[in-house]
Amino acid sequence: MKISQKGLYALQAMMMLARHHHQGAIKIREIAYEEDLPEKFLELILLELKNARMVESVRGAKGGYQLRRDPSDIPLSEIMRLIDGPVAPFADAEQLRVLIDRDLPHRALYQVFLDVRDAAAKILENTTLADLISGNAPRSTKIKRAAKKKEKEKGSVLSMVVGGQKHE
Amino acid sequence: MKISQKGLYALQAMMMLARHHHQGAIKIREIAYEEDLPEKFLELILLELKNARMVESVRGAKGGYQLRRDPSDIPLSEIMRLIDGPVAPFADAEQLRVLIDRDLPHRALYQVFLDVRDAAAKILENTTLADLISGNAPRSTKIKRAAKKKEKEKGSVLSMVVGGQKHE
DNA sequence: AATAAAGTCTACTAATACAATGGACTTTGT
DNA sequence: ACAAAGTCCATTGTATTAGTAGACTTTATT
Repeated sequence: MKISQKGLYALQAMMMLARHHHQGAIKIREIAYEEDLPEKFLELILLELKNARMVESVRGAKGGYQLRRDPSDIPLSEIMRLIDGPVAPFADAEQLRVLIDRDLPHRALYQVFLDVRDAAAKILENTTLADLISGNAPRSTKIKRAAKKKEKEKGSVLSMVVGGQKHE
Repeated sequence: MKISQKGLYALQAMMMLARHHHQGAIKIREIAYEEDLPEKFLELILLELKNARMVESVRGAKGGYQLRRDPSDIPLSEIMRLIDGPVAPFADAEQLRVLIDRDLPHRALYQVFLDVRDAAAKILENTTLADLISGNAPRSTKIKRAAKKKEKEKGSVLSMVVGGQKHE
């Protein structure tokens, strides 16, 4: 029940490229070093991102990768969908087909999965690379900033409890 | 990026038991037949559910399984957490630890994952087996569970806001 | 033109998780 | 006693994931 390692790497790589947007082509090696990713594996990921036209490559010496679009035009959902398939946190349509042709309870369960998917998709579609690098929380998470100023670096981020914000 | 088959089976089995609540022990074979699940695999799942005290077994002839609690006290999150681990749709704490000790953008990405997790958890915590078998769509899930409890349970923040969510 | 740096592409492997199965054992109703 | 049913543990097959290897192509620089 987690994102693939590959998907996380892709996000990190894209975030790094966003930071260096308009600074020319960035070498795979530099990305790998700065984000601490396995270089050869990253290579495959960048190829996929290139085929999906999210980045472009410059070959030969002085080559490397760069974004094809502005970071503010690249939602996280797009990256994740590319690498890990449909943003269906708990189930994809295929797996759930056993539910939809049955009785009301099964349909209700199916609907729950759809709701979860929609809730997740909404967040990921509304958060772009630009949101991340600007350090601004995505729009839907404003409320937490109040809590952040109180929080010292020692406060366990892992146990951070999120208030009742609405993602719309 | 999907729920495990096992987790889905567990939900189906629990839903079936919820339907036959207070009808005595239900045989594994009957559950498997009615929900169309592999019988031996289901057996393992029920064992886990039993060890977690969500169901109880009756051994010997006339044996079987039954719920230990009312369906309205069993949120889907509890079943899913048991089978598939933390309800962290896209990443667990372990996997994301590489993000939290870095700069602001990495932390922002981390926060997005937390937001997604919380959004998913909110839905799953507030939907019970009783909701499913009553045919209520998740959209109409009321706060009945929070009201029913003694109200000072932890995680109350997560379980409070569910109504009024618009899913696209 | 030679060289070196860089991306491209295909194939392979190792590790892991998932789904399922088998079989011996225990408990209980009749 | 016997059969039906749950219990428990070991194992297996398969798919996916993560990562590696190496030959090839393209380009800048000299």
